Amino acid sequence: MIDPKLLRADLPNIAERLKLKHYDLDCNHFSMLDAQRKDQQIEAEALQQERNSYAKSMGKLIAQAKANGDDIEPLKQRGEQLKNDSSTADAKLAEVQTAIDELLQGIPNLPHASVPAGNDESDNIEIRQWGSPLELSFGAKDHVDLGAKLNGLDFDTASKITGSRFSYMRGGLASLQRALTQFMLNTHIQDHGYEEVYVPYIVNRDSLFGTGQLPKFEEDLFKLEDERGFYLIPTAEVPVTNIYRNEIVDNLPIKFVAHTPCFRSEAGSYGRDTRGLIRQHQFEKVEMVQFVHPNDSWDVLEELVGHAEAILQKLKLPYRTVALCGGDLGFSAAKTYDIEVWLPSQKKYREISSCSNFTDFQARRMKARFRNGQGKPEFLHTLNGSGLAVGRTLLAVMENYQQEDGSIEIPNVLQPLMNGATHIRV
RNA sequence: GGUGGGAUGGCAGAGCGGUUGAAUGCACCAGUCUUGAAAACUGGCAUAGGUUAAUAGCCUAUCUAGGGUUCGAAUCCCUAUCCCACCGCCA
Repeated sequence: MIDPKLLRADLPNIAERLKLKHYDLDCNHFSMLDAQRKDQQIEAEALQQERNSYAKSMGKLIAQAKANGDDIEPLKQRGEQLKNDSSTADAKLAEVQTAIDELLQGIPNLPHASVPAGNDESDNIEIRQWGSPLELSFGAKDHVDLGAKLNGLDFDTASKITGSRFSYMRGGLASLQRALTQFMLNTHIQDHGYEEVYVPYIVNRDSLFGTGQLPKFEEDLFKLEDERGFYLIPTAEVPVTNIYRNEIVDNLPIKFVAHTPCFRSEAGSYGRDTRGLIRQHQFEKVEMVQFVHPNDSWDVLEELVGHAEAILQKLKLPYRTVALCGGDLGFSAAKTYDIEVWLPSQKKYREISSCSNFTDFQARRMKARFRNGQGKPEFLHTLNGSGLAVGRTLLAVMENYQQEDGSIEIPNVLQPLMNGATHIRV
């Protein structure tokens, strides 16, 4: 959520900045609502005060009336009148406040000054490249063909078990995915200073609101048939970031890493990436989440991207890093870097990680705070990044390490985690 | 799934319809004393929102959350959540 005070103080400027994200803020509507709110609130609080002070004096008034032998009823009626007046004013205020809250909750985070303008991913700016795109002397197969030949990746069986956009792996490929997960976790824990956490894979509405998936993006989620309003997590970001919802923490930064499955309904992506592992309803991801002091979040974002890139470098997978343009930026993010890995079969870079600074946007929704120098609670900043999407990393390894005979060489750093095996063979 | 007991400020813990935003203790901050520290003493010490130039005053809300009863609720009623105990079931 954007700071409502900021919005009041600097409305035209904020509206201008939000245009970069293609969000059209109706300034007049907001101003009108806020003016209404102000009038209503002053009135409601004044009536409340009158009601309170009358109720407080009631004890004495009753004693006095009784001493004089007077009827107490008129005193009570006066109280009732005050109650009714203040209730009416409260109801009006609540109505205006709800309208404002709905408007406020629908406003995306402000993009950072460095975010480039643009409409979609084609306008993203390449920041750097690492490694050179793989050139094969033989025709590059894609991971689906490679996996089928290895008898290790089977989408037909998965669709029998469940449906489309699920996968079934066996043997070396299943182990390789597990080795990748383990490798990523170990690297982040040992080299990058993260603490591993284990979290629920089912979350409630409050958590999804906190990180910004709700109320606007419900169609992307799998909702459970359960009156408690539970959802499968679309990313570990949700449970991990919400660890500090409604908390005041005292030691920043806090760096967590978690491995979880992720569940996405992929509504609205019919026909996109239907082949293979790229876009699945269920996939594994290692996620880094940081809670930091507001002064540090921009430096930490650069560091976080570096942590994700380190995995690709150790795996010797060529990639490039891009800064998302305003139109491609997510709802809650102030700035996002995507890391895209080279896929020889597609001769394209494809997203494998997304690292974002959410500034205080999630923290305000979650009421996640720390004590500043004066000991006052202040909203902290949250960041997260995939480190990495495991399924996509698996397919990138398969394609970039494929041999002419269809076997897959196992990257050096993974071999110890694969019982020393060097190849996955037919 | 069943039964019973809980949830109060940073922590512990009173209060159980009427000047209670909330006793007391601990912790914390400032001061007095001291060469310094400790002890003792004095004072301070919640959060959010509004109003405001103001992190000054003033107002409102908040005793897990949401409803209700009442002129008045931390206190009474209902619901939810979580915790604890026991029974049943279970990886």
